[in-house]
Amino acid sequence: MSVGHIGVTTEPEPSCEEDCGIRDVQDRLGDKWTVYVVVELAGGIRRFRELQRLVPGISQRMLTLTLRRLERDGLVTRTVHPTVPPQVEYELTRTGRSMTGLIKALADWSLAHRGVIAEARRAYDERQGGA
Amino acid sequence: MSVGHIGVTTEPEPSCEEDCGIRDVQDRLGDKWTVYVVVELAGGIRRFRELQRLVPGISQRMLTLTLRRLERDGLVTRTVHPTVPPQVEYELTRTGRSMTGLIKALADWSLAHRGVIAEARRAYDERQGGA
DNA sequence: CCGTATCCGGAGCGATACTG
DNA sequence: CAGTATCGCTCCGGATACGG
Repeated sequence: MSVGHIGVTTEPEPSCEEDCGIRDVQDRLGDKWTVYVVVELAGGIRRFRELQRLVPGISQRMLTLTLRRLERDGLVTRTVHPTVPPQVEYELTRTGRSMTGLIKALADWSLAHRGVIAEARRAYDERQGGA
Repeated sequence: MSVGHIGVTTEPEPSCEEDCGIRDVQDRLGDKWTVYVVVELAGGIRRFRELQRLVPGISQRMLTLTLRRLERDGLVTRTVHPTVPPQVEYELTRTGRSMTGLIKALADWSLAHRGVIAEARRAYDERQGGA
C-alpha cells in the first residue's frame, strides 16, 4: 500500500449512541500534526515544502500522511503541476475551511483554561510525588 | 507508580507559535474514551460502575485511566465515601463543565459533515483500490 | 521538489487476574 | 464496588534511505 498505510483500520465499533461519527473527526483532531497543518492551510494555498517549513518539527513522512488523510476526508485538495521540478499545492476545501472554526474554538478554549489546567496538574502531581 | 502510568511523558516540544497549549486539550480529546466519559458526566454526578455501564465498550482499566487524567487536569472531582462496599463519585468541575461546550461543538460539526466526509472517503478509496 | 519504502522504539489499549 | 498489576499486541510516529 502507499505511505506505510493511511490508517484505514477496519473498526468493528458497533456501539455509538447519541454521539456517533464523532470518532472520525476525533481521529483527525487527535493525531499529532493535523491541527497545525490545517491552521497553516487556513492562510491560503500552500506548497509541500512551504508547509514543512511552517510546521516546525514535522517530518516529510508525517506531513505526507497528514495531508493524505485530510485529502481522503475531503478536507484538502491536492493539485499537481506537472512542471520540473514538480510542484504540488494544497488547499482547504469548503468543508476544510469550516473545520477551522472548530479548531479556533479548540484553541480559544485551550488558551482560556491552560493556566487552570497547568495549576491543577502541578497540584495533582505534587500530591502524588510528594506523599 | 499507579495504574501503569498516567501518561506523564516529559515532552521537550520547544516549538509552539500562535497555538501552544493546545496540545494539552488535544491529548484529552484525542484519546479514545474521554469524550464519551465527559458526555456522561455532563448529566450529573456518576459512580464508577455507573459510568462503566453508560459507556459501552470501556474496560475497567481505561475508565480508571481516563478518569485519573481528567482529575489531574482539574476537569473532574473524585469523591470517596468510606462506606462498605466503597462508593466513589465523579463530577465535572466548573472547568470540566465548560469543556462540554467544546465537545458539543465537536459533535455538532461531526454530525453536520459526516455525510460529506463518508462520501469523500468512499470516493478516495475507490480511486485508490479500483485503479 | 515531492514524495515512497523500510526499520524500529514506544505509547495506547484490551484482557486477565488479583486486592481492600 | 472500585480499583491495581501485568502481559501482549497494535499502531503511531521518528529516522533514514531511495525514486520520479
